[in-house]
Amino acid sequence: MKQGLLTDRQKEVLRYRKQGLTQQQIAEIIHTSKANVCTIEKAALENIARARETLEFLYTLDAIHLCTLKSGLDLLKAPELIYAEAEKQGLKVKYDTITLINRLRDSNPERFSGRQVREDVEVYINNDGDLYFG
Amino acid sequence: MKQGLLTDRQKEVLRYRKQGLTQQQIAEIIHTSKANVCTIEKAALENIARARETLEFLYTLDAIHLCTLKSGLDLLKAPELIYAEAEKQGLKVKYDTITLINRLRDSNPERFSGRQVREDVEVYINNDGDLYFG
DNA sequence: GGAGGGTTAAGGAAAAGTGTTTAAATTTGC
DNA sequence: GCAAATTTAAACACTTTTCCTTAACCCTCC
Repeated sequence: MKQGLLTDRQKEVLRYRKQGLTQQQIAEIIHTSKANVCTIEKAALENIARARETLEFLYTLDAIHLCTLKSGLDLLKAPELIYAEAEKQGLKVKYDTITLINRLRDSNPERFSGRQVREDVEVYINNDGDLYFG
Repeated sequence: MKQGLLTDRQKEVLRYRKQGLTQQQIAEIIHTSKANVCTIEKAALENIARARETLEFLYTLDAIHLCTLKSGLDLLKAPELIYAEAEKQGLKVKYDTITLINRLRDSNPERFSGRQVREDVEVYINNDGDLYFG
């Protein structure tokens, strides 16, 4: 069974990067082009993001689907919608309005632009009132 | 870019599993063999484990290289070697001898056979005295 | 306008991962 | 011990990822 998601090459680049080396310097050390170092680093960061998303998904297994934030919705309208749906389910959302909006935006920044939802966002809630977005 | 590590098939199986269905029942629902459901579920769990390992690795970025356990080394000799190196760095290892050996073996079982190191193992330590192996 | 740092695109070869089947274990619950 | 549930292995087609090269493009700071 394979190890983590990151290849040796990707780990190597991340380590050098952490040490503050430039892509050019790393390219010289590992004998390749700086363009290659860039793509390897990019792939590494994508893999890390994927690992995070994967574990996020596990929470949705315990959670039930609460509602969908439809594309075009005003982000500021989301909390009351979510609170109302949670109420119906007899659940109390763990977050206040501000925190909720921040969590929402942080969950997947590219799905929002300004105050608008760009793509449908599924909202899940578990028994602890934790919210997850997918 | 792709989402998490889990394929739609894998998520599907995990969801049904969470609901308490057997592999046979799932096989019927998704029109395939139970053996296949097993394989898919196993792959899903492996992917989750890989996601965890991947994030674990990020800790090693804060860590420095402590030493290398050379192929052929007696596993029981590893702790004193590691303690000595940590001493040189002015760091205190967080684990006692037994725990250390267990962590070492658990980190990547296939790299050890019995008491012997089969492949070189790199040892990293962070400021908290946590050890990581790569 | 350069220089230095970073990114992107196109293309290719090798490696790894996925879903499947079939058939043979192995484990678990009465 | 039986039957159901689960796991494993081998093999195959298919898709995706990885690493690499080359060549270009975008910033920012002199």
